[in-house]
Amino acid sequence: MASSGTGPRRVTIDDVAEAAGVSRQTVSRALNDKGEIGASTKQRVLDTAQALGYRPSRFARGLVRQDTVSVGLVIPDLLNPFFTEVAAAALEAARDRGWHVVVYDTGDRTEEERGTLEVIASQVDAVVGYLSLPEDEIDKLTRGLPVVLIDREHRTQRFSSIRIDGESGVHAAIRHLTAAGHRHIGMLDHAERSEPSIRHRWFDAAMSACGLDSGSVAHADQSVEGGESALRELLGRHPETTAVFTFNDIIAIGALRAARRSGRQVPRDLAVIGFDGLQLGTLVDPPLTTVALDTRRLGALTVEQAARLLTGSGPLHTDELTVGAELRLRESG
Amino acid sequence: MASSGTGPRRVTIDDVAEAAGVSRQTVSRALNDKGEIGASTKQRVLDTAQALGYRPSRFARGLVRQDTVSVGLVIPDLLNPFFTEVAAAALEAARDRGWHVVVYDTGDRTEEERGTLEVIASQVDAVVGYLSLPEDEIDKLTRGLPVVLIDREHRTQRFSSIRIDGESGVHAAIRHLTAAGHRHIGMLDHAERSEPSIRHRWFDAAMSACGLDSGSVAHADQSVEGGESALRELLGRHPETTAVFTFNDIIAIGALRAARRSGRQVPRDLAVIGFDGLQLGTLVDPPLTTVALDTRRLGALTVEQAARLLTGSGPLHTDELTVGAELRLRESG
DNA sequence: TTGAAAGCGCTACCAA
DNA sequence: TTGGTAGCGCTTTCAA
Repeated sequence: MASSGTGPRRVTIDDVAEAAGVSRQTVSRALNDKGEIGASTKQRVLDTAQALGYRPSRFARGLVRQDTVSVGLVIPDLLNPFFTEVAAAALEAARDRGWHVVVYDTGDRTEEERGTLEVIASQVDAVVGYLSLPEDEIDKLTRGLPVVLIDREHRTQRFSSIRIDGESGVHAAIRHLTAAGHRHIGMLDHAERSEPSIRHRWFDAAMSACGLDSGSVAHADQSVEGGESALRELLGRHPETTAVFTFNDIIAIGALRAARRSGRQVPRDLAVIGFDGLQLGTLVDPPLTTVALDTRRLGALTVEQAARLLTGSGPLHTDELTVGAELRLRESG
Repeated sequence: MASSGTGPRRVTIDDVAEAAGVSRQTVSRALNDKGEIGASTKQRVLDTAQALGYRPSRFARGLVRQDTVSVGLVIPDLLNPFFTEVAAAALEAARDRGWHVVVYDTGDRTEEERGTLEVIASQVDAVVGYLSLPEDEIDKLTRGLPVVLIDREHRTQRFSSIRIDGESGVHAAIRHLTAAGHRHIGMLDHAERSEPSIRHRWFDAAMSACGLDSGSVAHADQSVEGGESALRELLGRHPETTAVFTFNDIIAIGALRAARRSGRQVPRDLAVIGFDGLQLGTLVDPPLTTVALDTRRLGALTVEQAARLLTGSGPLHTDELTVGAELRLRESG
């Protein structure tokens, strides 16, 4: 914790009052543009305040007029384009309510997340974001603070979470591919957990709904390089593949690169469809077709739920806390 | 401004004290893990606190132990990859000091910037970031708050700014291109102001230092599309061009796309070197060679200067507030 | 138009 | 180990 250091003692309202030869209430009036004060007095007060370098204490002020809300936004890595978009969406939603957002980037380190949660508790009115600690630990660290998790199941009563539902979007993607004549559609799933991701389950369901055998799968690290090598592996095992759906856009971008490097043209020789709808997808070549999350809605819902938890006005329920995703056709598939 | 709404009255430390049958100091001790308290008392207090849903007021707490620093980070657009990196760097530097960062995204709108500055003044201890309002207005709105500007000249005494010095990096880039045999090197400058950018001046200086005539120039909007059409224009006017240096990486990525679409291979037919050193540059194909800013240093310096302004301990001077840039060779040039 | 007094909710410093 | 008291710096209410 930094402190105000060895600098001179803080200038208070009383100092200004004394220097201006008035009472502190008069100073307060001058500063807050209340009426009931003579123009010349006001000017004199303002001048001395400036001369003394006076700045009201936000704590003292917040204490008496209890009207500012701050939420802590915890994300693993702001440089990850997905989290950037989530953060931007949350900032936008918060601004609409006049809320302040304190952002914490944990750098994907558990220890940092713990430290952040520890200090956050005394700094904000609610916590939202991506947390990876076990529930009981989060519970302990956030003691009574409203918590809104994004894209994470939970059992603890006190938490809320925003659920991502990509089912219909993925269906649309697969329908789109089959309509274009694709029969051999693979998936680049993520590699983190042992079980298949829920996005993979949506993929399987969509495949069988379209009357196709469940497609071949390769697992990718969540990086461009990961997508690159996963595609190579998949095509090695299943050269007949003409289209891939990926766990997210980053992996898809890697697939795009691998395709180009192997001399395949996208989408002519290989169609690629990602998931997330990152702006980044418009920058690559060809622009990425993707199942796009409604990130702004995600941000809005997150903040909305935090607001309800905060005021105790009936929080939204699970089915209202769901963000959809829809197929965004660009050029890669 | 949101308010605590119609919810029940806030639970205070006195409520807990009364319910637990102890004094409020005892409650305070229990909550803050101070010693000097019986284990059973402590547990009882903690339990009642939990039962009552008690949460300490951060304002009251901040008022008495004056040891938390918050800085407001103002940026025009978090989704712009450059600002994302700046923000991430600032967050990292702030975390090292235990500071809290309140992030405001003005969406590039002057009106929002004004509103932000207005409300920020009472919420943070210092303001850092990219501001576009006229100096006198910033001065008025931030009244006595330390302000650290990034990459913007200023006259106002109260402001500090972090300067970006790409001169030697740009020299290195041009030397690199000439060493590879390039003689006709163009520049895609930005289009915003009438006068040439300072990056353009570095380019010119580097060109003449390498014994080349000053290169041809086209002006680009700061977007991928802008870079795309600017490159087309430049090549239309100067088909002999074999290399381009761009105002920033975004424009360079546009140039990359335009080159590919015109059937030119990079870097064989056209070398492209950007400026900024965005991570994004590693995702495109081929990975972008660029004059990379030391963003982390930028963040660190910004926060360091804010700290010095805050404590009154001698602020850094202009020459110490400069961030360099160096050539980062990847594959595009 | 101005000022005195009473808190906002908490912790620090004593005294018990 | 506990509790009383005195603020932290500000705004609000009420009286002058």
